[in-house]
Amino acid sequence: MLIKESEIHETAAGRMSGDERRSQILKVAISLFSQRGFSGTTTKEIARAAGVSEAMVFRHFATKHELYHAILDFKVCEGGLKVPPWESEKERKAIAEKDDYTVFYNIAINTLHHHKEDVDFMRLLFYSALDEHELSQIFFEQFVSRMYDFIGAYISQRQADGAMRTGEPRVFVRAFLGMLIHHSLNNVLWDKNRRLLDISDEQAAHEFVTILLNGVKK
Amino acid sequence: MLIKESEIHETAAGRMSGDERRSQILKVAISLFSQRGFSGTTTKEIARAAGVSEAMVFRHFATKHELYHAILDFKVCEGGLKVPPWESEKERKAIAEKDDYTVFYNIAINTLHHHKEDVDFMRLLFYSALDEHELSQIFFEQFVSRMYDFIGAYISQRQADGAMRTGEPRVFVRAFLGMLIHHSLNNVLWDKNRRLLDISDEQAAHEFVTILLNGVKK
DNA sequence: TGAGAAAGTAAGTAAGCACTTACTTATATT
DNA sequence: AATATAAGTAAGTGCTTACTTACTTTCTCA
Repeated sequence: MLIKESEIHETAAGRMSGDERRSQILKVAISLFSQRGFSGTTTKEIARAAGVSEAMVFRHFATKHELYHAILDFKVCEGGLKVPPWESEKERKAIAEKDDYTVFYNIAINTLHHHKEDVDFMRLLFYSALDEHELSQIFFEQFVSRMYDFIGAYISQRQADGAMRTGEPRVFVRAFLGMLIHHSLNNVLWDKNRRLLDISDEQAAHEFVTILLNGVKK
Repeated sequence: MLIKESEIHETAAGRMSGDERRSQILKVAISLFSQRGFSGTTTKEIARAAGVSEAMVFRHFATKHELYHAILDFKVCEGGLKVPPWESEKERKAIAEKDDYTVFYNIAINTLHHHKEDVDFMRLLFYSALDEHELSQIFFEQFVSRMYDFIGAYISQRQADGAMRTGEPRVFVRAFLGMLIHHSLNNVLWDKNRRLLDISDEQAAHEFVTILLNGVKK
């Protein structure tokens, strides 16, 4: 009985608390914006998908733009709580041991898994980049830029150790992230049924890391 | 006098022949769709940018969708006339001589130049991929897919020669195109002022080819 | 238990959208 | 110079859009 109560609370189509409804509308909006883009999505569709009237959408978010903007806060907050790929226990250990393969493999598999888990967010990020919305800029500054700093610094260190050849570390970072992001982009946008290339994330991570490390070794 | 006549014919804002106006509207539409996407662009804006009334847009293209679709024919036709990167004289020679560096360098520089020259088309292609429009699919099948076949075949050959290590050639192709396309995408979408990485196309091509070839050599 | 607060809606509004109609100009040809 | 044809427009059409208003239902707790 007690269990059922909470079940009803979560799943019922009926009345929700303000906060619940707000975040439900937000999630529905993320999904729709990621499928059709900002201008391709109507507030009517969002309301319908959330199972409420349009007026409820505008009670929680003053304008359509504000709703879009709220995604930023939601996602930045969500992302902020989770451990960045380079701060996991495993990764720290690999770095300390200068185990290049593991350092890069962890980043690769983490990145590919993340893309696979949150295809909606990836699509949203591309839409917002094309639309030149700040969501994209902020993600870039907060996340991508730091990724360059982190991986770049590690490569610098390994160059100083004489373990990697000389060359601008950021070029190597771009090459590496290029392989990873482009692979995910292919899977999400153009080659959904894997006609061109069908490999597991683990295989892909292994292959890309191998190319990178052989490509930059002394 | 005779010269001025043709000048007027080309540059005057006045009356044009049907064909001239049609292709002018098309070009204006490509530019606008690439900036704002399909649903973010209005037919009124297109007409305004072309310097005609909306009715003229609809005389040449029955619907907004038909106008968008016409871009496909225009671009496929335009692209079909130009020599594919792997059929140039230089490239044939490099292939015949099995000069791996030149083979891949030519592809790289060609790809990067192409992206830089036609940023509008690149943006359009990404918009259409997100919108799941056929423009993207057709480009993928006609161009990307053939790129995989061609580069993949060359890699196979070099593996048989014992000049490259074993491994699925298409994985290597993905890694290589990933570096190139992602680099262009960065320059076009996120890092327009080259804060993160500022290198010439020639440098980028050299670096990526070096990583790839060292990455896959025996 | 009843009053106040919060969740909810039906039915708007004005502006904007893709697209049309009915009409006016310009140009090329005889 | 007369005429046919094609280029052009002003002013719509009905529908959709983001957003509002005025109202009803449900929950909470003194």
